[in-house]
Amino acid sequence: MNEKNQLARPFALPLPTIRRYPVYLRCINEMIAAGETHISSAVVAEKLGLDSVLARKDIAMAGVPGKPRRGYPARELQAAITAALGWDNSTDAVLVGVGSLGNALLGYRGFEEQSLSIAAAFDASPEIVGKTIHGVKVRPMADLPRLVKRLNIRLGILTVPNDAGQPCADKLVAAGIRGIWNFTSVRLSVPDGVIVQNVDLAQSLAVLSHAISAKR
Amino acid sequence: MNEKNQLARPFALPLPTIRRYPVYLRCINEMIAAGETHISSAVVAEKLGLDSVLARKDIAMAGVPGKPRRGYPARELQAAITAALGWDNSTDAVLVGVGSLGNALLGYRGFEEQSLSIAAAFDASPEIVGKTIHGVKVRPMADLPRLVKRLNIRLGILTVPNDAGQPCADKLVAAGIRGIWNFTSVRLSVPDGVIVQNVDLAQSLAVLSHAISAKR
DNA sequence: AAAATATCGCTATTGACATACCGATATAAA
DNA sequence: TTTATATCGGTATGTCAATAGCGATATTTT
Repeated sequence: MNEKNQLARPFALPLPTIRRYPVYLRCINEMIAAGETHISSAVVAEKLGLDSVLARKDIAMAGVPGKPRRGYPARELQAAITAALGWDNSTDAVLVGVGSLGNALLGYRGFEEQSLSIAAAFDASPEIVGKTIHGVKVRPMADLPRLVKRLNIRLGILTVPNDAGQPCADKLVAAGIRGIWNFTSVRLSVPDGVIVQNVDLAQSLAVLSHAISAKR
Repeated sequence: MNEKNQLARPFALPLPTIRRYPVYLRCINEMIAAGETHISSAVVAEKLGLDSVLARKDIAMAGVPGKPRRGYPARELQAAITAALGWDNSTDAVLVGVGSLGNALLGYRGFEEQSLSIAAAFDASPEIVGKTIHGVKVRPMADLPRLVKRLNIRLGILTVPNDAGQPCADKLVAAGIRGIWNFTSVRLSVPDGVIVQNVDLAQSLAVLSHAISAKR
């Protein structure tokens, strides 16, 4: 029908669309659980409080053809979005830095939904190394390169103090990591080909506290 | 998503600028600690790996006049950015949902830098209510309205399971909260005037896992 | 079978932010 | 004193995503 879409598919997904995909996916899962066989973009938009055109465009980018008056086939759409997110097969990750935040992430149920499992945890402190936190044994940093290579792990979760951020990132990169989920406040410098996704609580809080303090 | 409307009143600070302010602030603090009395936007940009023009524009928006060849007066700039973020006087917050994530946030040292202190914590589970976590006593949900009003608290931290997200948000709003730091995956619907800032781990992870799985 | 309607899919416009460019000015050097 | 230079401040351009509008099409209804 339309060869343009086919050709442009693999990397044509805008970043904001990818960010919204988990939200759509959750909604679609709920609708399937409720017995729906077809998903209308308008209904999804309504449920999520999004603009109907935006939802339609995002969903259309998944590549599944929809039918007017029926919507998109539910299962196929679910599979396509799951695949686009890379959540269709399990991803192993290592976690570096078992402080309060690292501890919480180790205990966080909910990553399974995204097919993410933390295969190993590392810490520099001898007091923590050797302990088992939420079923994961904490190993010394020296073991990191070997383990990452042996298990062919591509994702690293960085939950160390700020001053250890860059050095630990370097170690992860050297071990062959492809993506870093960065929970520190430092801006990491990594070589091309390594992807960093920042979760900076300070940045997020900044917007809130500015808005709250500005309006009074 | 539509917080632009709220902030358009006294200071028209762009949202991305506000998000970058904590990063600048950290850098400025370090430079002051190193003995600098004047801050050059070019130096800040260099240190942070940002575009020099971007840093200059962001810093200029703080409202402190700088001098050519010298830079911006360090202390004044520090004070201005701190004030713009609303971090100049202490903000009290309540935390709702003492699960693994809520637990971690209660124990997280580092909010003091942003003048945020968690004044009270609430949970629906009778098993948790009454316990003291990291020095904060966990109270029943029924106490929320009274306490929020009495302490005049404006910020709520939402770390409950997804299905409890909207109901708890409603309770916070009813109690008079002005801003919600939303760690759930649900998109909250709140009345105008209440600001929601989402920290959705699933969204963040989506970008990473998509990128990692796409390139191979 | 024909009309009505809901939904998809495409293109154009808008708007916000980042980037680039250029002039102004204060400090330092000659 | 004069010249050079680094830095600030404003204006203009480009880019990307959100929004709006319109035509196409399949399903339902009469």
